[in-house]
Amino acid sequence: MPELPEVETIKRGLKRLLVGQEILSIERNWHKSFPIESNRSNKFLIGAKISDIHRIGKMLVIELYPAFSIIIHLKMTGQLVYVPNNLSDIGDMNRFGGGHPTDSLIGKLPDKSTRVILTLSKGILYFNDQRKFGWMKLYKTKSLLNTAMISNLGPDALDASLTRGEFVNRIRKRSKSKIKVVLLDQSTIAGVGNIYADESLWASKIHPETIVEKLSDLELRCLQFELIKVLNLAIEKGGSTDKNYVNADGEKGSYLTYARVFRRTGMPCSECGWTISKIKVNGRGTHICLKCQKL
DNA sequence: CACTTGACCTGTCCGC
DNA sequence: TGCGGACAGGTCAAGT
Repeated sequence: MPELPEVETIKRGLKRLLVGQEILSIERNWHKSFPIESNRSNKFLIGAKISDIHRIGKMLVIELYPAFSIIIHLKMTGQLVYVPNNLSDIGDMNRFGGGHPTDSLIGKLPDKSTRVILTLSKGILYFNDQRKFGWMKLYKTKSLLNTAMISNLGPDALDASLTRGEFVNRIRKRSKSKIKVVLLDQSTIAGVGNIYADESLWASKIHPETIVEKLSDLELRCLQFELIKVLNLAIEKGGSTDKNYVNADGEKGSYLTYARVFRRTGMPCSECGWTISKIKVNGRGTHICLKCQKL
């Protein structure tokens, strides 16, 4: 479930909280969550200093000094929650406005979904992942950008250098596919997942099953405009919490309060009043207004 | 070659 | 109340 806005929110939190700290120890409760070929890898982690945090598509990169980086994919249910040794270090719990600090995971960790525990100099970073699809991996920072998982990604959906023309060209390379499938394809555009695909398609009045070649350039430009708008609003609201997502402080995001179709099946469309439907598009749950979004 | 489906997992919800 | 099955969604490998 963490898509671009959720991962971006986590990245901002982790950057504020973790940079400058040293890794003191690591504990793995589920080997696949942080696979390590040989225990030699531990020696590259222990004593390393966190120098920076990045987001690449839906992935997070924790850059270590001197030479390595931890790359993390949260998939659907992954969480990265930091608990400082001194709770007063955490600052204003209400900084996202819509968050629910009373539901915070702080004080309840580790729990049975905790897969990896990184003990740092000033606190503990928990990697929780109910469904075990997420992972952390260790790479040499120098070779990271050459790995297939990163070099195969398309430009980030919020990359300012992704012009309208370039967006349209990349989408058109998949001319025979359904537009929603293309939006979800990370090698075309990186960062979009199910929630923001549905939201941006509703906003641009495009049916998710429309074949790309049936769409005009104007419609695709409109789609990019609405996608950027939706992603920025979601970042402003601290992301979407459906079930599992929390930010680095353990707080929920409030975007779903503003969602127009996602998880609104049976409720009226805010544009025309028609009832929101739920269909399947290539196996993915898809929310649409059949009156606003016609094939 | 382009596209679709199944596997990876666990927890929750629904109907019988 | 218990049980089986569908569902949730990101990505890759395998299948069409």
